[in-house]
Amino acid sequence: MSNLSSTFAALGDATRFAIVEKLLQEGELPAGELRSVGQISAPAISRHLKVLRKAGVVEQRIDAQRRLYSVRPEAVQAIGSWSMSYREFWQKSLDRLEMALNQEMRKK
Amino acid sequence: MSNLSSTFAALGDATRFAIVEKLLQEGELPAGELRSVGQISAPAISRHLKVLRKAGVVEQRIDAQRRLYSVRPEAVQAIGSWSMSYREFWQKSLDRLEMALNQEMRKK
DNA sequence: ATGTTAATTAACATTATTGTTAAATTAAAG
DNA sequence: CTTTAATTTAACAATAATGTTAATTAACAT
Repeated sequence: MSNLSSTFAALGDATRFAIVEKLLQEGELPAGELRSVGQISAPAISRHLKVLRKAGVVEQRIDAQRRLYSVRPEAVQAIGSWSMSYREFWQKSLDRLEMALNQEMRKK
Repeated sequence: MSNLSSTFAALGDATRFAIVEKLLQEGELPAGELRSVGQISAPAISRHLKVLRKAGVVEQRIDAQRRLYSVRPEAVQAIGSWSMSYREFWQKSLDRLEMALNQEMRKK
């Protein structure tokens, strides 16, 4: 599986996406803090973090008995780069769509 | 599940990601043409296309007995927008990383 | 009408994913 | 050295995802 597709797979679960959003907004957090993204057990969160880590979306830092997680900037950038590599396609398409809608407006 | 998370889930399967890449590169294609992304049966492709369509990643156009698929520009843009909304985070992080690496280089 | 082409839906088996509780690990604190 | 705290791993059940072949649908061509 392509590296990017694994990244998408990791973010394609609602709980994991919420974890990543929380980490992006609040920065590095211990595993325990992440339970607040939903009513979910600690082992479940732990495994979601493992999936995210394996996909290279988050990284772990150890501080005593806590495991601090943070988002790997490369992962978020890679997603942006992929989308941007097709920018010409979607920009043109959306521009055309907007023009067509404006035409409709003027008719009424 | 957030709309974006469903998009990621749709792209998180290697076959579906390959389908989307092919459609992005070659433009609108009939379902049959997409079998070439791997050795896979027609029904399997058909169901992957259904998942992609439900997630809003592709759209279908009917031409006689063929079903022509194409990527919805909004979907690719939405992914880019998400990444870009965190650009300050990853740009800064990566700049810091690069500087640290340059420092290391000079030491040697 | 009959056959051909393109694609989808149905039915089923297999494998993966997700969640839970209980047990184990790791490090700090008393 | 025993207890507490934070997290992970193990074991298991339930559900979802994926692929296959067979059957069905839809449109065209003869």
